[in-house]
Amino acid sequence: MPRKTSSPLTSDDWIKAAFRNLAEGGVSAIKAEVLAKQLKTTKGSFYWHFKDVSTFRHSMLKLWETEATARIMKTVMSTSAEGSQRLHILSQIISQMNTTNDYGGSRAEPAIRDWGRIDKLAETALRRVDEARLEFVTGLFIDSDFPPPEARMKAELFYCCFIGLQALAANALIDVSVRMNEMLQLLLSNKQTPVNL
Amino acid sequence: MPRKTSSPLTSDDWIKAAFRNLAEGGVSAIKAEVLAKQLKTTKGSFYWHFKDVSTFRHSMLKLWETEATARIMKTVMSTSAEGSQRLHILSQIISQMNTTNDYGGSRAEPAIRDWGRIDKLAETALRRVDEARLEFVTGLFIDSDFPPPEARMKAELFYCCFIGLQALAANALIDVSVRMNEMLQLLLSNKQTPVNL
DNA sequence: ACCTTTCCATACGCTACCGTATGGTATAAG
DNA sequence: CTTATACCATACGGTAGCGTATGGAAAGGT
Repeated sequence: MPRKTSSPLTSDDWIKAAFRNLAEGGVSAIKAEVLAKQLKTTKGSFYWHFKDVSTFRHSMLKLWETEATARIMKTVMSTSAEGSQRLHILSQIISQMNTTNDYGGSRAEPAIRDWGRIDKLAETALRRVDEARLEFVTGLFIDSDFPPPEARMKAELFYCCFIGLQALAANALIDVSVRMNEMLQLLLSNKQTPVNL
Repeated sequence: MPRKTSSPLTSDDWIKAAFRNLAEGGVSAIKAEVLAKQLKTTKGSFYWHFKDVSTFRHSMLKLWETEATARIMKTVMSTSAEGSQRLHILSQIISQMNTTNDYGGSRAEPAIRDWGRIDKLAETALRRVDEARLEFVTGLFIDSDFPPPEARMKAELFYCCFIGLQALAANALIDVSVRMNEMLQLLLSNKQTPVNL
């Protein structure tokens, strides 16, 4: 029967489409036949690119893991900011990465977090991402002249607050960027060794 | 065919069982036939008690909404604590309500939060619960001698932190009660009008 | 021109779950 | 003892999604 006249699909096309579904319907909305219909093809294509739905989902996880850890860090580190300025930049970036961008954007992350509660591999992927981010943020607080243990604590509070804001953002009860800044001010306000400011 | 010799099931039995499934598998794990098997009965019983799965889930929501708002508040207010002491008590309570208790315990709440992203009624229920809690916590901060706008801000940060900790708790990366206390100290440390302490 | 590889379409059987229909049994009320 | 009501079992038809099998069509190498 007639071959598609347009260009052939790549594995990435499937995965991108799947992230949209993940963001909107959770992990259970990732289905081969549904995706096929969205991409105007059939599941014959899906099962050629991927062994089955389960491994497909796990390849999504793998891709998200590298994206979720690497990108923001590089963006922050590529700026010329130093010390606590980097924290403010980070705060800006993460509160503005709403809805847009491929691989789901910020709406996909709560879905993945939820996914982690019912899937072993998603859980470990999440744990790695969380730990990587926590270490990164801890480093930023250390650069802001906090001793390591206190920096780690502040990083955890900063990150928890971010997760919470992310979860509450959908309800629009709260202005994410404003609260994120206030949280940062709070965390930076009681330095043990005040240097400048 | 043989009628059950044990006592007949109530609607509440179904709902309690369903909350366990919700906590462990998300909203998509709430299924009539699965629940029937767990309760050692058949879906004939389910469809006698409830019109369909959708309304069943919504009755779960309704029950959770009253539970989630009322209980903790009453527990806190029933103590003889005053002022900022109540915040410490609240902090203790919410960080210890892990896994146990009916209607899902703390593991159900993230699941419901996720549910809110794909279901309209769950979303509004969540919004009401969040707003009620925020107002409650705001009141506690006001009682701790913060002016209302600042109290509201601190309440939001406190609550976001709680949500974030709740989400990260499964990974056991973080000690919830310890961090919750530190967050509270941070929020109480910079009073504009220091009274005692 | 033929063959191979890449990519997709279609058809098939299977399972899980839905909701309905219909009837059966226990228990209480009379 | 009868009758009604509350509660449950079973069977049925329907849909959605899974994974497989098999057969093309398109495009490039030789």
